[in-house]
Amino acid sequence: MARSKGFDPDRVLDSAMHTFWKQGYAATSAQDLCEATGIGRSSLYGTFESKHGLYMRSLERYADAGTAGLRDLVEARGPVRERVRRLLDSVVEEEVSQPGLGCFVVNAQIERAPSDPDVASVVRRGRAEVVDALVRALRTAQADGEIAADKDPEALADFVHAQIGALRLLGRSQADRATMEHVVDVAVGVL
Amino acid sequence: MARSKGFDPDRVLDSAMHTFWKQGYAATSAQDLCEATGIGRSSLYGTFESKHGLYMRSLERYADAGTAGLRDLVEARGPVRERVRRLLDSVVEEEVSQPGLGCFVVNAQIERAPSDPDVASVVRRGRAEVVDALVRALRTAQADGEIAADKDPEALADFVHAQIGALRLLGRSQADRATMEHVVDVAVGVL
DNA sequence: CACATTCGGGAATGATCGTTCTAGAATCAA
DNA sequence: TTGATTCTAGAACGATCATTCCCGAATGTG
Repeated sequence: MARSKGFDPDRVLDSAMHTFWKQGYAATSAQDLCEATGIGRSSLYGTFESKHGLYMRSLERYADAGTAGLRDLVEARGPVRERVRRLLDSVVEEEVSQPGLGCFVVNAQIERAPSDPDVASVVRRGRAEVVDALVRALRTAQADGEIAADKDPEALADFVHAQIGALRLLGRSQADRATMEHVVDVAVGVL
Repeated sequence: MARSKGFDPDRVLDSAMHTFWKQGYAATSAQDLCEATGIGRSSLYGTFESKHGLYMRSLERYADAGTAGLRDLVEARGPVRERVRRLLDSVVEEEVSQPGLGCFVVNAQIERAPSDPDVASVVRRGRAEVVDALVRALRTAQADGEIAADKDPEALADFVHAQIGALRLLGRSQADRATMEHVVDVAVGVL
């Protein structure tokens, strides 16, 4: 009945995501997006409603995949202490392997959350999912006597989640791997 | 010999700083700066070389004052554990009293450090000053037997500094005070 | 093949960007 | 007051912004 698209929307979304991730929202122009994705303005605006729409789609895509990955690590088997270490190690590994990128959600949180309710909502949701998974894991571990009974699982969960943010921040400014490992080592020590 | 300026450059710098701090670099226009500072384009470009120049002056001013404040808290008298708590508490207090602002340096770190060597340099310098002060304080405390001998002062310093970043991140997205206090409580517990 | 429909490159839109220019008002020393 | 100098408001600059439009090319259906 009609012509089919000459590009894969998922690939386009991936390219756009990396561009927004690296440069931020305001510093990325429609021109940049066309060059990164390889499609024209018409296709871009025809498929995604606007620059902001494309940004939100990219951000949600990234956040969904990211939180799912973190939750999997939190909900894995084994001592919770080891799971948290693997969680934080995985963040360090990602930052080291992609220097200067940081985390798209953290970047969006800084740049746009205060002025963009849609972004703030994605950030809040992602945070809640990870923290909730951590709280559940820590509660279970506490019931099993694996961590001290006098500790507050919610406080620990907030703390561990905050470490992820701290590592993302360090990664964005290309801090040494040693610095990030220091943070992980000390943080894991509290459990 | 000539006319004198009709405005106070320091006040202008303060107004510009707050605008950049809140909105970021790319999202702040020369128009915004003129409105915030109350001076015209000519005066702005005549006094500061460019938008980027004004941004750097603002950032350096903020960073100098901020790191000096943090260093003072670290180098105060009393048990190092209490000093660190006051340090982190002061960050929480600032974030709560200025919701959604976060830290200008952290914001700049995310938005511009990867693509702006000048900004990266300011960020690096600020980090080094605070971490160095922490290392010195922790080493002294360790020599006095105040903290365990098997701990690594540099690791602890990196960790404490990372907590500041984490709190700034939480502040930028207007996290609950309770969340930030959780982070502080758990973090201080490791010393 | 022929038609209906969608796609997409690139020109065009008005707005806004950072920056410079212009012209006159204001301020100093003499 | 004079004259040299520096100030500043606002117009003007070319560039670029996000977005829309045009229209020929491409494609699936009958």
